[in-house]
Amino acid sequence: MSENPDSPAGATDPLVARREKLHALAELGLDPWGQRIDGHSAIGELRARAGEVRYKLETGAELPLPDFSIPDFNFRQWKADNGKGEVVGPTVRAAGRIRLLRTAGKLVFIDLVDQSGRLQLMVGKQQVGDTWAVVEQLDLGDLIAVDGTLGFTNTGELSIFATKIHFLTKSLEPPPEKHHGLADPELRQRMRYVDMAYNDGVTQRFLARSRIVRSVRETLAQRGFVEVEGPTLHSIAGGAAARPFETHHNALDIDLFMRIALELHLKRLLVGGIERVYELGRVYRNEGISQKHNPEFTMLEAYQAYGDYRSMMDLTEAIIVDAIKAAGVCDASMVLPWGETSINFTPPFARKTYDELFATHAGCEPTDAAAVAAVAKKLHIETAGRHPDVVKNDVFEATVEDSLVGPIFVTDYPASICPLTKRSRTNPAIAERFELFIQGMEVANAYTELNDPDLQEELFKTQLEGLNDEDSMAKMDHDFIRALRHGMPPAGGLGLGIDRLVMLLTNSQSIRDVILFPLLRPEK
RNA sequence: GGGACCGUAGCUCAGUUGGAUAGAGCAACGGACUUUUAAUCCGUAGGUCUUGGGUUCGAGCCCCAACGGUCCCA
Repeated sequence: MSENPDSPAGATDPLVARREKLHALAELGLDPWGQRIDGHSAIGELRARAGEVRYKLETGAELPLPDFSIPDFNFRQWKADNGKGEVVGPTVRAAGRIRLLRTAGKLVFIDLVDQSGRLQLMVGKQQVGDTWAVVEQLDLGDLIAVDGTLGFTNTGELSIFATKIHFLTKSLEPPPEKHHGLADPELRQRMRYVDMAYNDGVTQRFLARSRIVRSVRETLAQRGFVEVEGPTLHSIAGGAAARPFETHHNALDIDLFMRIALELHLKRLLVGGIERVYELGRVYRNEGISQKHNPEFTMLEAYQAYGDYRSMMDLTEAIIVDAIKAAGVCDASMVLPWGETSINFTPPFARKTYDELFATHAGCEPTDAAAVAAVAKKLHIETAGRHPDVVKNDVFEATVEDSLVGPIFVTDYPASICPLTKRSRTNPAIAERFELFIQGMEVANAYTELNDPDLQEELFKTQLEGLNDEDSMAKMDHDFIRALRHGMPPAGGLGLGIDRLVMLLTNSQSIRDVILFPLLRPEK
């Protein structure tokens, strides 16, 4: 774009017009990229000060303002009835982005937004004096600060009656359409800053995510859990059955994997002596993208020495219940909206065993291997050369999971598909494990952790044999086995998908609505 | 991986059975307006119809492919 200062005013190309206003501001002696500004209040706080606004009569008497929420209330009439006077309010300063701008001759109404909300400015040519020259250069999207007094317009709208505008930053790109905002899902993700700045509720959703994450940390801290940071570059991608991203370290000339789970290093820390330990961080899985899957996502894993999976069930419930309160997304009822329906998070959550649910939904007895295989065939699930319990679990996933509207804890899984799980003392075919399902989504997964190094090694081997070639990037982590041989206390362990939790608590049907910058193909 | 649907102005969308110069709203530009609320009113300007082939006298529209996206299934 040329920067010709001689270019004629009045260009109809929005980009050119904005550039021209940039120059016009400079010619007024103003910095179009602004300066530090102090002493401004959050718009949310200013709204809370509406009660300070008074109506001052010419006699000097002050009246409190009427209730503007009354339907069809006529403020003009009220003022006429109460005698000549003026609206007086506290002197305030606000800063934010121009979302809407309405001109009415020598009067301009601006909807200013900041992180805490939206507030109207009323800017009169006579009232702002020299500042009017700045007002004439304003575009939607510009960042400004305003000095003025809080008051109400004739229509009862709380507004700042401006005395001065401080120009802060020029927006050189036009904003999206003002009624619908940015609608294209791809553009919303690619230009998340635009999505947040101009689509209602987006910023609030991510602020809610932040409160949820902080609440999870607080709940864990209250219970004595210590937060640590394990390595994200692993030489063996362990702790879960998932395909890792591969990378390479040049100086050492070794291939490395981005971590697919946090588990194996956290357990080493149990061996080391941290009795309650967790990490809340990013893991990476080189798999497909869907409404419930992003290649990088945020996971909580927590381990409690001397506990078991039942300890983790209580912890999971507490984390979620606290997070709902902290997120500020519902009243005291613990019922959250979810699309056309709602989710009732009132504790305690339901608890059912794997086999109970299997028998109900899969249409055959979980113990009848032949019957399970027959159902698998009908569902086009591969059976040849695969462990019967792996097949059975595929059947479970295909037939049961969608009906788990929940919240529901599914307990007592087949031991063979849970190589890191301690078996039940009373029934060695059963693993002490639960998964928490909500709206068919697997939100949490917990075990009584296996701490017998020899059994662990054996089960690892069995698991590796059960995998097809695609998944066989998994390798035996001998150092982890060695750590177990030094003695890991009996423990409960929990994994909780933070993104999915945030989805459920913010009524977001796609994981991409709760991840600020989901993975996309590069532009062009 | 399979299937369905979508891609038209900066943004949100129309575009009839394949037919003449591809439309509207918002945003932009010029003008009117000191109490607007998606402000309103008058006027102006803005297009490689995703891309590449093909069918046809004629393609935004039909066919094929590619690219990008959305959803469903696995």
